[in-house]
Amino acid sequence: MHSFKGQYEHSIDAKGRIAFPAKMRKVLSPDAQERFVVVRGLETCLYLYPENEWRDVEDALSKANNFTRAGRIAKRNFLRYAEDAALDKQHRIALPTEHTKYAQIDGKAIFIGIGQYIEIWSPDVLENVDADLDPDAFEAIFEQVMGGSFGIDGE
Amino acid sequence: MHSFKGQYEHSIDAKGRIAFPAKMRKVLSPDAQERFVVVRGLETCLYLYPENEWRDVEDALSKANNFTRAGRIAKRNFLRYAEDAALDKQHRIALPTEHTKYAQIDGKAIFIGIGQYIEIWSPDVLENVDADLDPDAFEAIFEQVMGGSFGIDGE
DNA sequence: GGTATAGTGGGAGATAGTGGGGACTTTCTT
DNA sequence: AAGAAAGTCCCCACTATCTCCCACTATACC
Repeated sequence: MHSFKGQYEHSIDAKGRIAFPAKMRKVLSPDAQERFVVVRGLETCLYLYPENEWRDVEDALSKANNFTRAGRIAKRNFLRYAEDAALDKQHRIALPTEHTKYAQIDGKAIFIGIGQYIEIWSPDVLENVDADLDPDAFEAIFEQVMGGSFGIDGE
Repeated sequence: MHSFKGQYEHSIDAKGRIAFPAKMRKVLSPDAQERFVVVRGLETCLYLYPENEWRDVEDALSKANNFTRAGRIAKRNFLRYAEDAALDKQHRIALPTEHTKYAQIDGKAIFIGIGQYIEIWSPDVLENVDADLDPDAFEAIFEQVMGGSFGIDGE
């Protein structure tokens, strides 16, 4: 139900504020409404977690084993770049400058709904990432997800 | 059950609205009635999923792992071009401009029922696709799809 | 032929996105 | 400690777009 989807490009003003997409706002769970956690993404982008979803992330991280190298790295590099952010009365969100710098966001940014969370990209960076995705691979992914609807999907 | 079929050409007005075919409306599951998700199709067309069908798609997507590259790419490229759309009181659907641009839809559009979902095409584009498909190839594809059973795909 | 339904068009109000001013808080500097 | 600079949050305002509502025509159905 409350699953983010769609792609929306908005501009950032001089104060670092960016309008939060209205369509996504409608999907927000009421108990998290207006409050988020911004994190560095795994690619050159930012993740925006509504507060209620972030709790699940923290739970998952807390189960990570502190005594393995991977566990420590995962925790450290996820949590250290996490910051709170909330919508203002005009439904804009102020992205921390450290984060926009990391994601090379300047002037414009693109919101992409990824189900439980939201990605925020610089249009330029996203374009490059898109260019690397070859159409056949995409088609394969598509069929895998949508497959079965026709009863013909090979495997 | 409620399976879409048939082909209907309707015109789009200046506001991007298009009348939803009445025959298809009768087939809509009541619990999804009036609400859809529009997605970019694999070819130059759009897919229209009734909300109840879309839920299955989201379920499939939610199983993709966010922490693998392939999982993220799948989700991102799938969900980014998905948007909600609902029928208005005149049983029209407002197609997002981004989507109509992608499918080169302008002035007129063709609805094609594909069982669980609906395809929406630009008449010109569809004509070209049809022209590229010669009868032999069509027969071969048909055989590939329906072959084995008796024309009844057991799913 | 008359009625209901389907498809099309347009006006008006509401909403989303954008920009900027001003008050207050925090932090840094001198 | 006091002032300056930066940042935060609120309000107001403008514009483009979207939504809702009403109206008209053509076709299907009885």
